Amino acid sequence: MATPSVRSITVRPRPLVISPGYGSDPCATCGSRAESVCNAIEDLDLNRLAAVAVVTEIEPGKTFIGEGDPATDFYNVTSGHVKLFKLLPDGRRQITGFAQAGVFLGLAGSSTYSFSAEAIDEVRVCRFPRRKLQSLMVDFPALEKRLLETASNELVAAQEQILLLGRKTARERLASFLYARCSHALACNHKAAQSVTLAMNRNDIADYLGLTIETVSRTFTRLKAENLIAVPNAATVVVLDVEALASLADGFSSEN
Amino acid sequence: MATPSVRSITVRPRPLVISPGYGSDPCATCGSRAESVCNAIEDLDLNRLAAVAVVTEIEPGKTFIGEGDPATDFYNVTSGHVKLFKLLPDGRRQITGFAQAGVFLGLAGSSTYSFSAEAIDEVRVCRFPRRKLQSLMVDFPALEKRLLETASNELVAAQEQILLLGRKTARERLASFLYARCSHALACNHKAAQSVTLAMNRNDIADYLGLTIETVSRTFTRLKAENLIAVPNAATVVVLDVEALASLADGFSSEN
DNA sequence: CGTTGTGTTGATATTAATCAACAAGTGTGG
DNA sequence: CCACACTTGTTGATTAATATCAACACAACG
Repeated sequence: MATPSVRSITVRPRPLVISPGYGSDPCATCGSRAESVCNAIEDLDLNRLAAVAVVTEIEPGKTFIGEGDPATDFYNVTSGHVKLFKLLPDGRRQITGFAQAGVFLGLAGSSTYSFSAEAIDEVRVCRFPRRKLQSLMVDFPALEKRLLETASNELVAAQEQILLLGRKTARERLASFLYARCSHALACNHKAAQSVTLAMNRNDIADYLGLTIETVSRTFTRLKAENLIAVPNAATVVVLDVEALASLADGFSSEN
Repeated sequence: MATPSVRSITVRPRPLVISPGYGSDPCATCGSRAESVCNAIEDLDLNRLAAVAVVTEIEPGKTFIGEGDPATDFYNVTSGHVKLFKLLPDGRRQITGFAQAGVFLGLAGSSTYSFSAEAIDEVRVCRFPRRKLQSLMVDFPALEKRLLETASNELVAAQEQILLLGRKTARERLASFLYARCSHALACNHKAAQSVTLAMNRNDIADYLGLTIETVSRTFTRLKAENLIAVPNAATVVVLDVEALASLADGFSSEN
């Protein structure tokens, strides 16, 4: 697995952004923050980080981390969208999460990656050799603090997803998914509150929500019919009733 | 929520065990380790930790962490079994994990707990005020390293559970559950390899695997009929065919 | 202008949930 | 020691939600 076929780019003398920003509270959904430049390392000599970091661009559809491969590097996504997934031998796929700018990948202690990572669109990452992680953290204690913080946040998000997959209906799952993106947009001021652009297709959404593509499609249709959302095109969702979507997402629906 | 009604015990001058042991590699299932005394803090002045830690005993069935409650403390389980769960407003419950000796609880950055924790049997925990966590980590840098390591491990386990809940059949889920306990027992030498004692009842297993109690019961019956396991009593499972159970757990089953 | 990829909708099958009854323990009190 | 209630687990009958199989619509693209 993981024929990276990424193209490495000459290390720029000063990678301006290692992760896109941690100046504010983390976004509940993706862990990313609105401000610029990671404050965990902003007061550090970035040239020293540049010595170990390689900025790499990955083209859409490329798997750059393969489950089971030796975990040689860890990554920080600096732009684009990544899907993280696990496969069963017969091809069943579960997307465990989507990563955007700011997310660290491949930090776990294991000697092999426990998941695969594939670029959805054009992705840029900062790549660090894992064997230098320990000394990096010694040099930059704030980095370790930041990693612990993000790992904790991801754990909370993972448990929320466990609740979703274990106990929510298809309708509640899609509502949760859309509401998360919508509140994300709200919190991060990325765009108008109620209009959400989806970087992933229906198949990815299905594999993220533990459903089939048909059920996702039908559920979209139903939410449209109920006037909770509008879908001007497959990649754009306009949330018409945030309140209703939120209460559905939280499992308040009387009828399913 | 969380009417703790725990009884606090006078702090012993030297809490011999803060967590039960990290001398070896962590158990893939529960993060606990076989040896004794946490090596993250074993070379530290334990009296200084005793100054902030309160050893507390919790009786079976008591909820000592309530989802949504102010996250004032973090905990380290020192003995007994704990179930961690989230609830939906209509009562649907998802158990996100079971915690045993060695597991840290309540570390996430949020100001409120994102889950509830209930003692299954007689549980003993070390309780620390969260506001002292930062200074604790300053004093004991090894603690922070340990927390990052355990958080990473838990994240890997959570993603494995996401795969289970999103894509595995009832049969595969129960096989995964049993195989994890069985390999846990094997790795930790807690007991004879193939005999597993379950601390939790069928209801807890169902809520952990995203199934109903009836489906869990039927699936047990089926695995028995197939001679993969024997169940001398509800709390004891003897794994008769570890190989078959493992390949079923990993999703290799041709028929479901 | 066909081809391909993506998404939608319909018909049917299947898994697991629900509803219901019962069995096996466990503890209580008479 | 034995009824009794109560909890926990098992099994059966049926239902419901979602998956599967299949057809088609539509847009992007050569």
